This record gives sequence, structure tokens and C-alpha cells, in this order.
Amino acid sequence: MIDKTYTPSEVEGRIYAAWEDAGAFRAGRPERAQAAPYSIVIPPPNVTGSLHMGHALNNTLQDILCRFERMRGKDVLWQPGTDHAGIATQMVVERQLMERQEPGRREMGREKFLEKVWAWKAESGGTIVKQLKRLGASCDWSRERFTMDEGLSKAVLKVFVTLFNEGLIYKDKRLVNWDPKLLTAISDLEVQQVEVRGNLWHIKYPIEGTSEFIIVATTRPETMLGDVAVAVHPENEKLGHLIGKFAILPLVGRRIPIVGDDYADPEKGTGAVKITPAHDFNDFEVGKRHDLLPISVLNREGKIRDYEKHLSLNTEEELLHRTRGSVVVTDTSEPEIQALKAIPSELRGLDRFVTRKKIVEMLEDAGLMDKIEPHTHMVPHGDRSNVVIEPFLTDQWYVNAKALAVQAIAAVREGKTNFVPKNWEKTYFDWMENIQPWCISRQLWWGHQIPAWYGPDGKVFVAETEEEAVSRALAYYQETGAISAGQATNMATHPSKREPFLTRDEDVLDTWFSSALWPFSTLGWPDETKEVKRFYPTAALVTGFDIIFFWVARMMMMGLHFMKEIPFKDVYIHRLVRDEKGAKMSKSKGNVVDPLGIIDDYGADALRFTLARGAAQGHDIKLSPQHVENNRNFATKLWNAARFVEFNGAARVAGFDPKGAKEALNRWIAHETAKASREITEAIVEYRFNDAAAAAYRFVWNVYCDWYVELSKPLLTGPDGAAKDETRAMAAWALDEILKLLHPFMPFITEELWKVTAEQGPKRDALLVLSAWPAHDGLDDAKAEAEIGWVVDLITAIRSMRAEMNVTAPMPLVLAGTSAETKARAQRWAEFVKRLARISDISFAEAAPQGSVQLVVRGDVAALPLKGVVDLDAERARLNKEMAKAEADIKRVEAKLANEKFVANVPEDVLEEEKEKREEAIARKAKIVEALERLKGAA
RNA sequence: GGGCGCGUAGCUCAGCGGAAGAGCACCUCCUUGACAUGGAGGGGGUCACAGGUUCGAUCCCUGUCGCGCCCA
Repeated sequence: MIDKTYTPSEVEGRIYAAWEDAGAFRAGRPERAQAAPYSIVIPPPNVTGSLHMGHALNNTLQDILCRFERMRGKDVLWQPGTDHAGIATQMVVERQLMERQEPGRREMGREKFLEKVWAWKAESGGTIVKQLKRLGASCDWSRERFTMDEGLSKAVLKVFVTLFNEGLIYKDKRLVNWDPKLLTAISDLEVQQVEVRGNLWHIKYPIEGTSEFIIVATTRPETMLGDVAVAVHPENEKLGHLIGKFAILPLVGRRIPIVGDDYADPEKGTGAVKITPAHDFNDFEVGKRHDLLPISVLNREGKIRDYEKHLSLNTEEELLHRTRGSVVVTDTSEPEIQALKAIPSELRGLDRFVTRKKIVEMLEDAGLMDKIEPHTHMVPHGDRSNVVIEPFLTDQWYVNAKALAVQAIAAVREGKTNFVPKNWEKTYFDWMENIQPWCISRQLWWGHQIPAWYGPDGKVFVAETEEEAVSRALAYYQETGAISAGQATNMATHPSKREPFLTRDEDVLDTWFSSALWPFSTLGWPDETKEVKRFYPTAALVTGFDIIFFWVARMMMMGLHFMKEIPFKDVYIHRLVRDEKGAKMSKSKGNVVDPLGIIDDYGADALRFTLARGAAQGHDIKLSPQHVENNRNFATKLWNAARFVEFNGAARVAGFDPKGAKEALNRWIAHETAKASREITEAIVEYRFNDAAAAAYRFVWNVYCDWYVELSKPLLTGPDGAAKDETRAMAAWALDEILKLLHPFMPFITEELWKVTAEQGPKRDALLVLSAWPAHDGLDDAKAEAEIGWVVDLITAIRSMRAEMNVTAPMPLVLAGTSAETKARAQRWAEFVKRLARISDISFAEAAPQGSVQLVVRGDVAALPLKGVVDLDAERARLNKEMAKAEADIKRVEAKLANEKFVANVPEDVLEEEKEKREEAIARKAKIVEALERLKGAA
């Protein structure tokens, strides 16, 4: 017996467990050994993460694809896992240490700290996995991977070393985006531009040997300590003559050249800009063009350097702990030392923002501040730390992304990988074609430590294992005579003796470096596993547009370089889930909707169906509780339809073939089922999730429930016999097909119904999740459609008239001047029409009785003798309205047909169609005229 | 400044060359045996604006105006 109501919270956990117990999600099930493979890798959520609405959408869509393809018989691998989220995880654990008042990361040292991180991961890292299960995600959890696990780490090392040996990874001194709070480099992509209201300070720089000034405008006066030039546009009429002269840098007295460079926009600010190559990306380029040595005046914490204390960019505290491997140790040049010495002592060691204030005061005191203009501009912020990012000159590891991008661009150009919707290609190309070197080193501890070892002279040895790096290094230094054979042997056999002769790079790789390998590293690469062979390349990648650069592009590069093949055939890009008002969900706005809360209240199926129905390509989804409620109602509707079927003894019949149905009603629902399954299948294949969901919704509610169930009632409650048996079998069959068609969208309720409906009829072979997707051939039936379509239209027309005329009482129906076919049809369906349209009796006549209301249904006249029952004036008004419509239709079509050019240009079938339209409209008008005549007679 | 996208019923959105659609909301009626988490019916749109292409434009092109997002 099916319960009266469906309670998701009582069912979902049990159903999920049943799937897992059956190993339903496992790739490589023996019976599918010959099946085509289908694979998707999950965009790995952060191990620190918990499920938000974006995940819910992303994973619902992947789950629809996976369940669909699994039902289509494929050997599906949905590869799950999480990434180690270097910065985020390290921050979480450090915060935890602080809260517990335990020693900090530096105090406990790298090894101890990493133990703490792993302990944290073991305890809290599985949150999101549990949450994905509540959503119904059919991942192969037996293959769950983690970017820091052994296999993936092996892949990372292999890739790093290979690219290094190929010259595609190298160390370089460049400006990076430096996070002065987290004390690490971050990539361009981790920087958010934030609009900030600041000032444009106009500062007077004295011109050497004159009493004149050149005025520069800047948003960052504190960087003037590191100025190396002033630039003006070479064609600047007012200032051009100053090129070649020198300015005297205020407060420090350093002499700096005035150079001509078209970077200085004559229209902007004062037309002259200060050049600070060590603290600005544009200035760095200008500096290079003019051979100017950068001067770094800030240390890694964003404080003014103090040359008396130390000359590295590290602070004193850092110096105590540093080893030579740290990339931040940078040699300081002699001119730089001189420049640092010139910095007023009261500024040294001050924070950058304090310095700004102080410098402004000092300049004002010196009378060198020309003016201060309020100025709103974009300021880079770290997306994790939320502090202002500092362009910072350091040694870091880079990937030559430009070289790797060539193939990645070509693969999309050649259509090997397709973006859906297609227009994302443009975004991809724009970025790929202007790609910058990818900074992959991070000054963190949690991550894949860079496999590079340095000798005493700074020479670098890169290898997958320490043994290999050490042996190569020792051989090298033995050859150069730096060490003796004995020393070499000693260090080779005793790891503890290596330091400080050989030290390992302390830094780790960007988390995205390991994520870039995800489509193959998770399959076991670099080992030659059967999974790599079978499941690479993957079929589709489903992700948000925000990580096209971070992730998609990099997977393309790495996949093509190492696997010689694209990582995925299709990239489906979905949009954002917004709140019901269309605002972006954010913690600070407090409008975040928790998917787990929605699942608690409405069930996972309702949430999934809502997201699927909203997932139109290229559109954000506005999620309102109202929509979720509607889809919960849809689930209820389905549940009740199943109850109806069960009550009426409509059990499945073994070997039932819908093709053999005799009853028009049954042939009709088979026809409609085939149509719906075609629509749904095509839509999913084309990633039109909203269309697929809408087609399913329409079929279940507006076809099966509204008409098939209603029309089947007389048969099901009527006398026993072949027709009743057939209807029972068909009702059950169609319900089964519905369960299958809805399963990818609403897996829980459909699986539950699959189970409870199994109590009647033959035993089920398998869980719904593993059953076969509907493929219906030979069920299309135009004749059945014409028959049932007529019944539906007739009933609808009568109901409509009733509502309009406000007539509720039963009434007789007279079919006037109908064809033999219609007459036969009416006789066949008399009982149904009577029941659903509240008709007391059906009769036939040559002409409609006087004073009757006449309806035109598919060309036939249905008359309802309502003299004295309805307001005939109202009926006249209704008919006149109909007539106006018919006349307008005729007029429009005739205008077209009278147009010579139209007749000449239009394709034959369109012309035919138009002619038919005309005939239909004329006939319709005639019927209306006739009806009006009858009415006249009745008055 | 460059790029992408969007302005269609009160709301959320489909449609994207041949007679304006759905869901929700709204109004009217209905506790008839699956379902009131329901049923039946209805009203409601110069498809942002202005040009152009076409026999024909919500759909294609150009421009304007609004609104997003991404990259400088």
C-alpha cells in the first residue's frame, strides 16, 4: 500500500542507502563491461567547504546527466573528491589553534603543523560529501579522491618535474600580487578589484637646478620613497621640454630622471606620473623600458623597510625562521641600499597606511603638496584575506602558460571541446590569447611542497624524489670541487647531514596546479590504470563561469600536454543561483538560502526539480521558496497519481506491450508517453535542463493526471473485461515510464514509488536507478491523437462555456450535422463526455435546436439547448467576440494571399498552410453566423 | 575603455522569421472517491525605443536608452 502522503525526510536517507548497498553508483559494474563509458569529474569542492546553493545547482545538473546516462546503459563514472584549498585550509587550522590558545604555526614548526591540518581534515573534511549525498548525488564514492592524497601528489610531482625539464616551469623575479596579511603570493585570479574612495594627491617634485616643480598625481603617496623616475608623454606640449632633466625626490633628496614615455597620459591627472617599478605593474614595465632599477621600499608585511635592521624583504622575525629555500629572500642592490638609507628614520618600520598619512603631512609641511582631490578608483584586494594586495618584487615559480595555451586554444577552435552555451568560447579565447605567466608558488605550508632543492650557490635541483635530487646535486658539487667524495657519501647516506648544504624549497604549489590535473590524476595517472584508458577523456564538465580561467582553462592545458587529448568533450557552463529578488546571495547581505534547509522543508527532489526547471542556458536562477513549494506539490501530484493507479488495481502486467493496445485512450497515452520521452531525451542530450524538466512536468501533470487518469476512470471503475484489463496495464505501464523519465530529476520519490509499486504485479529486476531509460518506437499514433484530442477539446469547450455563462447544472448536448465519423466518436465517448462535462444526454440532429448555445469543436457544432437557462444577450456577446476574432483571422490571411510577392516568394508548404488557415477561419465564421441566427430565432 | 548578456503577461522566464507561450500570482466557480500540496474556467502583453533587411520581424541587422556580469 502506498502511504497517504509522501514524507521526504523519512524516505531519502533509506533510499540513498539502498543505492549505495546495491553499488548502483559504481563505475565498472561487471554487467556493463561492454557498455560505453561515460565520465564526469566533479568540480572538487574545497575540503573546508559546506554545501551552498551553487554546489546544489552544479551537482544537480551533473547528477541528472549521470543518472540519465546510467539508465541509458552506459558505464558511468562520476568521479568525486575534494581539493585541499591551500590558503583556506591553512587559515582554518591556524584560526583553530588561536582559538584553542595553542602554539601558532611557526612556533610548532612545519611538520607538527601539517599533522594538525591532516587531523582537522580527518575530522571535518567530510562535511560536504555527506551533504552531497543528501542532495542525491550519484557519485562513485568508492573512488573519492583528495588533491593531497598519495596518488594525486605523485601526479603533481611528475607534472612539475616534467614541465621543469621541458623549460615550461621556471623561476623568475617578477612583480606578484602579494598578500601582506597571509604573507604569500597569490595569482591574478585571486585578486578582487574593489572600488575605493581615496584621493589623488598632487605632489610637487622640484626640478633640479631650477626653482620650478613638476607636479605628479598619485593615489599612493607612500610609494614615492621608491620612485625612480617621473614620466611624461613625449608629445606632451606643456611638459615635454622637461624630458632629460632631473627631479629631486622630496623627503629623501634622491635625484631621479624625467623620462618620456607614452604610458603618461597627458589628459590624466597632471600629465606627469611618478614611476615606482617595485610597487606597480605598469611602472615595472616603464622601468624596464628605461633601464631603471626597481627599489622595493616595503617588506613582506607591507611595512617600510629598515635597512639598519636587515636588508632582505623579510621582517626580523621572519629572518630568524627563514631558510635559504624561501623565495622571498631577495638580493638587495647597492643603489637600493642607498635609497633605503635615504628614507627618513621616522618612517622606517611603519605600516604602509600609516606611512601614507605621515608622508602626506610631511609633504604639506614642506609646502610640496599642490592639492588633494577626492578620487574613486579600483584597489586590488585578496579574496581570502580581504586586505589590499601589494605588487611585490619576488622570486617565484612560474608556468609558461602561453606555450601551453596554444594547444588548448586549438582544441576549442577545432571543436574537440565544446562550450555550452557556445558564447563562452569567446571568454575562453580572450583570456587564453592574452595569458600571463602563471605564478604557482605559494608561501604556505599546506600543499604540495615544490620538489626543488638548492645548493650553497643557489643552484636548483628538481626531481620527483629527494634521493634523486640529492644524488644529482652531490655529483655536481663533487665535480665542481665544492665537496669531497667523503662529504658526498656522508650526505647521501645521512639525510640529517644535508642541511644546510642542501635545502628544499619551502614553498608549496597553488592549489589550482593540482586541480588542473584532476581529470586524469583522479583516474590514477601517472600509472597506466584501466580507468585512465576507459574514462579519459571525460564526457562533460559542468561548472560555473567564474572558474573558466581558474580551472577549465588550466585543465585544458594540462590535459592536452600530458594526456595528448582533451580532458572533456563538452563544457556546460551554468549561471548563478540568486535569491528571489535577483540579488546575489552573500553572507554579508544575509540572503543566503541554505540548500540543506530547503531539503529539510521540501525534500531534495523539490529542490532539484526547481533548480533544473530554472537552469535555462545563459540565465541566472532566481530561487524563491514559492517555486520550491510548487515543485514539492508536483511531487505530491505524482505520488497521488500512483495511489490512484494502485487503488484501481492497475498493477503492472508481465510482458505487457503498449503497441498491442486496442483502446484509443490507451493508444493515446502510449503516443503521448513516446512524445514526452523523446522531448526529455533530446533536451537532456542538448543540456537544455529546463526544457527537459518542463516537458516532464507537462506530461505528468497536464497529460497523464489531467486527462489520462480522468478519462480512464469510467474504464477502471466499469465492468470487468478486456478494456478494463488493458487500461489497468497501460496505466501502470505509463506510470513506470514516468518514474523512469523523472528519475534523473527526482531520484528519491521515483525510486520510492518504484519500490512500493513493486508490491503488485511482477517482481522488479532492479532498482530504478539501474533500470533502462525509455526508448519508444512505434507508439506514435495520429489516429488516437485525433480521437482523444477531439474528446479533450469538446469537454474543454463545454467547461469553458459553462464557466463563462455561469451554468453549473447538468445539461443535454446535441451534435448538429456531424459527420458519421464524429457521430461514431461521440457514441464511443458519450459516457466520458457526460461525466467530465456534466452532460445529461447526447443526441444528434441535422441542425442545432433553436435558442441553443453553439460551440465549434474541431469543425463540428456542439449545441447546448439552454433557452431560458442562460442569458442570451451574454451568449450573443460571446459569439460576436468569437466572430470578430474569426474575421480578423480571415482578413489577415487574405491580405497575405492577395499579396503577389507573398505568393511568389513563400515555400509551397507555407502557402498551403495559409490556405488551410483561411478555409478553417471561413468555416468557423460560418458556424458562428449560423449560431447567431439560431439565437435570433430563440429570442 | 573592451567584452559578454539581458530588457516578452503583475513576478520568474521559454520562444528567436510564417496566427504571442509556460509556471506562479490574480479573479470566478467547485469539499464529485488519487490529490484543496487539489480540480475547472478566466482576465492580462503596440514582445524597451527608433530605423533598416524581408512578401512577412518578438525573432535578423544598425543605432539609442535602461539593467547585469566579466576584464582592463
